[in-house]
Amino acid sequence: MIALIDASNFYVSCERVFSPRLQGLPVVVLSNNDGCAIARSDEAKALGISMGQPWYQIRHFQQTHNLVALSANFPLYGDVSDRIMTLAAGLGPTQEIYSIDECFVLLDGVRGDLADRARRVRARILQWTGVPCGVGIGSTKTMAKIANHVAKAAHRKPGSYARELAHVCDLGNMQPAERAEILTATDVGEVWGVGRRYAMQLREAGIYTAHDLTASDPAIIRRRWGVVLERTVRELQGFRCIGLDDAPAAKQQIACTRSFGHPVQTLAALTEALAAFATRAAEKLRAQGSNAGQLLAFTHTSPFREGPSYSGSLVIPFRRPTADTRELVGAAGLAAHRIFREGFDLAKAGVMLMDLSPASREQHELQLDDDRYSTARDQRLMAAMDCLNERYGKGTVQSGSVGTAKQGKGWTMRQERRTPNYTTEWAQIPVVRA
DNA sequence: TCTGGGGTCCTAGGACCC
DNA sequence: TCTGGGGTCCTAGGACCC
Repeated sequence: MIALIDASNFYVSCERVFSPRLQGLPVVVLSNNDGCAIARSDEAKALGISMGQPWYQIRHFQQTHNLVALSANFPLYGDVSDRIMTLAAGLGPTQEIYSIDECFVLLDGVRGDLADRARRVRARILQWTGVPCGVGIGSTKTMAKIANHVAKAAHRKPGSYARELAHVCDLGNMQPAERAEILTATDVGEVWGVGRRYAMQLREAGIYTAHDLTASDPAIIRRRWGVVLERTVRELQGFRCIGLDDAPAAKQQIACTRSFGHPVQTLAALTEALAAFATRAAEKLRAQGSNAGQLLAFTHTSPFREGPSYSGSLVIPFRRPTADTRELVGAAGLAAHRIFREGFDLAKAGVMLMDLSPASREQHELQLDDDRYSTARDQRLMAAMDCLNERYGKGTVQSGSVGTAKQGKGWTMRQERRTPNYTTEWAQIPVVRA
């Protein structure tokens, strides 16, 4: 069996731990720039507020229903998440941390009443962190997901499922008829791997519930929807197709992108933003021990607003893969100059690092290189920079960016004169849509 | 005025090669 | 009437996840 432990309304629950006055009130946590709702309390959901709904559409609830809106505090959520994951790991021998608020735990070989065990772990998480969780148990990941949905809905929406299933639902320890009844009561759109698009198409094909999907022919599903949905059907039928991943692979790309609070209209502002994104992306890159072979920078106007629209992006390949903030910031600065266009309200920009490779292999190659000394020195410099920024806060030490030597809150490293690692001749022509 | 920020996987089609 | 048949690599686009 596999268990899925999932924190309820995670960001809101974290906030409530530190502000108990929020209990019982409708609460939302807002995204960057307070743009839209990315977490909702049960009371906020009851108001009809949906995931990702823009703030300006729901702000009137502040007056009419005492809605409380909070700006996201991701360092706090990460901290609470770490503690929950440690406690959840006690449920079984192998854990896969799937996202900031949920993990799978493999229960193969665990003896005794699994639901009972799950209830004790859930109680411990609630007691020690203050965050309520739902636990679902099933024979596959997809079934565990459904069980988790049942556990939460049975609590939140009385009448949807039997009351005993609230908080902890074990679909593995159940008579087939009882399980079928639960799947029949579950909309096909609730199945993991079935999004809005597929749900619509499945309904048109006469498949309305999780039970209908379980009873469908995998071959037919594959022909029409592809191998991914076929796997989902087989998982519903009890065959494990999606393995537990307890040591997630290094990321294949690393992105840092943001919408701007105010439209960006100058090259200096765009350069500064892209330099900041490249700096952050470089930290993530080094944290997973990789080097980047290419940097992509993009910017575009708002797709939601009238007026002239523009979208520009540029890929810059590196001569040799790098994790050096100064080189990445330098490339981002070059890209900023190339993709900037006068006369547009830029709404968003970002940096993506691609073509990632393990740093160890790269270091090995560099040892054969003639600038071995400076390479070792550069790596120590980057390590020192990460260390300072972790201890004293983001942006304490930054790399100077091309064009704008804006002072950070601490010190700014002088950009050295050195041969650029990137090759401008190879840089792809910006993709421009005006 | 005001609409998040990350990721993954699969497929189809074109270029190119032998 | 009727153009060879595979193979690989790359990219764009579409679907999904939290």
